[in-house]
Amino acid sequence: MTDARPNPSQEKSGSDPSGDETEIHGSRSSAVDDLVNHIRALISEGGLKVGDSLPTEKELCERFHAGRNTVREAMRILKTYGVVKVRPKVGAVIIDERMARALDLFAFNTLEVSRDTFVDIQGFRSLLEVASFELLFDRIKPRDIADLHRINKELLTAELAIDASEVDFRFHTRLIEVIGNKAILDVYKIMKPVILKIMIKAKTLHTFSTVTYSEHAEILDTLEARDRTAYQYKMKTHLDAGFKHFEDRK
Amino acid sequence: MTDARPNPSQEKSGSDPSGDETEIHGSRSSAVDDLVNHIRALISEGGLKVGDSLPTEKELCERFHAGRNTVREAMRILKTYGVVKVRPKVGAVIIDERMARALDLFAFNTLEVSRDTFVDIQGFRSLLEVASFELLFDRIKPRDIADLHRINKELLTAELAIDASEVDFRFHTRLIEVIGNKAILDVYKIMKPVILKIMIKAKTLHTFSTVTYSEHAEILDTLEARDRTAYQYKMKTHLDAGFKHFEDRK
DNA sequence: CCATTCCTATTTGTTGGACAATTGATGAAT
DNA sequence: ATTCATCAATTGTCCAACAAATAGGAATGG
Repeated sequence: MTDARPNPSQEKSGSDPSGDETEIHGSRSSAVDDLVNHIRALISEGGLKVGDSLPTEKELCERFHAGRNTVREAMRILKTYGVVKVRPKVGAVIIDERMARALDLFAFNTLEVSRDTFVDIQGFRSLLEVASFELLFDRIKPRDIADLHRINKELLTAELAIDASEVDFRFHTRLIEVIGNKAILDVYKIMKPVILKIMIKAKTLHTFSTVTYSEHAEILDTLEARDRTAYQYKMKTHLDAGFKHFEDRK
Repeated sequence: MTDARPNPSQEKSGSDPSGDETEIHGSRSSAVDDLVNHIRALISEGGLKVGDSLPTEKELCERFHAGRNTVREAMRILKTYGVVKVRPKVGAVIIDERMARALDLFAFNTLEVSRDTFVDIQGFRSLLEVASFELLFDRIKPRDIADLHRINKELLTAELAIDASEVDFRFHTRLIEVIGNKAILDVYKIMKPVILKIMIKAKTLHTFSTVTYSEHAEILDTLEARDRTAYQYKMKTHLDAGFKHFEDRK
């Protein structure tokens, strides 16, 4: 509104100066980022669920005093996040494919995962799988251990290293599952592509069916025996072993 | 190529009909998606590494016969993926922030958090701040402790509960920073909105400047004294205390 | 009355152009 | 030589136009 535009050019919307949006990243507020926050607020405050539609581009332009390209860039972000799906004429409908999109990120082969990322991820794993031993021993049930044994056996029948790495990851995921914390599990799943790369880089098919298999078995033994100290040692060694190939190469 | 443009208006690039791009998602090829693939190819075939620069928008327009807005939407996707960082005048530089971006995806549903999520997040915090004590004691420096003291003192001068909660969060974030793991720090930052809600719900301004302040101070004492057992106890108690209001209300 | 086909209006997709904002680089003044 | 102002290049935002896709209604035929 207030269409009185002194300069017929384009009055920088300026968006409300009261724009104290949460500023998720460090980056200073841009019109597009503001718009993303506004639309997010629109979704959450409007109680919109998966399947519901968003206003059209034009309506968003008017409501937030933004140009259509700005709206489109904001929608492009939401599309990339897997939060909305846009089709011509029908508009933008809310979806939830964030997890799939998160995994896509690393299938994005353009970039080799940087060494720093490897180090950080492996450190994170160490924290989640070694330092969480208290929670683990509190909650683990015989059924969990049986599952883990079953998964571990699949390592012996895998025919490709990539399949074996999937099994390896499933083993560790199943272990994380025992903790019973969805946030932790989600974060672990997000790291999957990087973890798989670490595994593939460090192991051959033969390694999976021998070293990895027996290390897993030993870890399960420590769990069955309720030996916390041994568990921490075995798990830490197991993770570090898979990682040393990256430490070497300066 | 084939610059013979019959209609001077805007000949839809049409992109080469031989466009067997990889089609990352199911969606049919659009000009923007094609462009993303082209830029990806540019990066991988050009052997571009983190820190290298991409061509300017105008050059990309000319090279791929696309409009600038199309180029911008493609770059917006790459930015959202955390593959490039764009600054005015300097252009697009290749980065690798994919992990942070992948974790960002989950900041989207933190607006409407269920009780289960609260519990999970708090459990996650406990793991990150209590169970990580080994890493913490390995790496903490006097300078870190001094910073933490300084931040903690700000609790005494905060004039609103919301300000105090920001300081409180900053205290804990600074602690996580000591671990020196970017992935962990990113996860912690993502949980910020939820953690702030927990804090606000559990404490008043007065509580911040008394109980919280002194608990923080005691935690710092255990760090200075290198007393791991005491640290774990104090920190666990501190976190649990702030959270028990949520446990009660069924 | 119902089904099919066609048309139209609406909405998204793409392009080009204009101006503002930012910032690195250059040159002038002290 | 240093500092400051200016310049120029680049990104950020907006606008207007047209193309493409399509939902929904109108027209047509049975």
